[in-house]
Amino acid sequence: MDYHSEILTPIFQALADPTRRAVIGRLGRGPASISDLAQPFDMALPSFMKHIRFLEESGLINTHKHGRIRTCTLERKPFQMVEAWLAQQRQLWEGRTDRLEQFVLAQHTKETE
Amino acid sequence: MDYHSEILTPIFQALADPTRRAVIGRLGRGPASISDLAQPFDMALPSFMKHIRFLEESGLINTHKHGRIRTCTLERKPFQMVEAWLAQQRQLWEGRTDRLEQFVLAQHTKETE
DNA sequence: TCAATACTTAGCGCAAGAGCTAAGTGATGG
DNA sequence: CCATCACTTAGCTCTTGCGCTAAGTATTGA
Repeated sequence: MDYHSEILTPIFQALADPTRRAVIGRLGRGPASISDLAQPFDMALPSFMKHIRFLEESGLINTHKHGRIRTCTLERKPFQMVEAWLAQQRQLWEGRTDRLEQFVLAQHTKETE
Repeated sequence: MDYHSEILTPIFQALADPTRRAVIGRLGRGPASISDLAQPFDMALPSFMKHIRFLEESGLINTHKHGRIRTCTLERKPFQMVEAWLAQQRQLWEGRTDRLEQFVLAQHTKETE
């Protein structure tokens, strides 16, 4: 379970920026080139490129270059890892409420004895 | 949809640290005091406190003080927001694969005509 | 072949993040 | 009522993140 932990850090870090989340949103509709992706943002290209590299290094996207154009694609596995972690947390919480319910039930039983 | 965007930044930022994720994991089992939470970590208390404050400011936890003890509790809404965002991304992706499938189907139909 | 295109590299500046120590505050317990 | 406990504040490092400009490289279209 915990071996996920390390890899989640760069993923959450990558998701913690609005520009990068917007890029992810765009890539959800299909692959795109750097300049296509950069176009909506009021930002110098090298600054934008840093976001792309961050996304790539965290594993959230893949890129490959054909000629002078670099195309970016979404990678789904990291999202599944985040979802798995969230599910695990939810399970913890729900496990607890189950125990709470049992506790409340037990109290109720005692009181009505 | 996009009004979530702003609030997601501090949430993902808060999740982007192993100490804070571990604290969240612990709080999944129920509320705890600062020193209980801090105990497993090899870190000075003030350093640990910064993580707690970060978690609180991002809305992931609530805290309240009774006497000299501050108790921390998990807050579920931020997790639901993250899950909603992930669901939205998945939907985008799946919408695309649907369109891809339709495209492939259309091609196939053409070819077999 | 040569200018334009699409990045890419190098390097700077400022703000935040993540850790520390030292010293302070305000409950509790004996 | 005084020591101890449980934080809390202040202030310091060092690193990383996020933006910029200027200049460089490698394709491509005319």
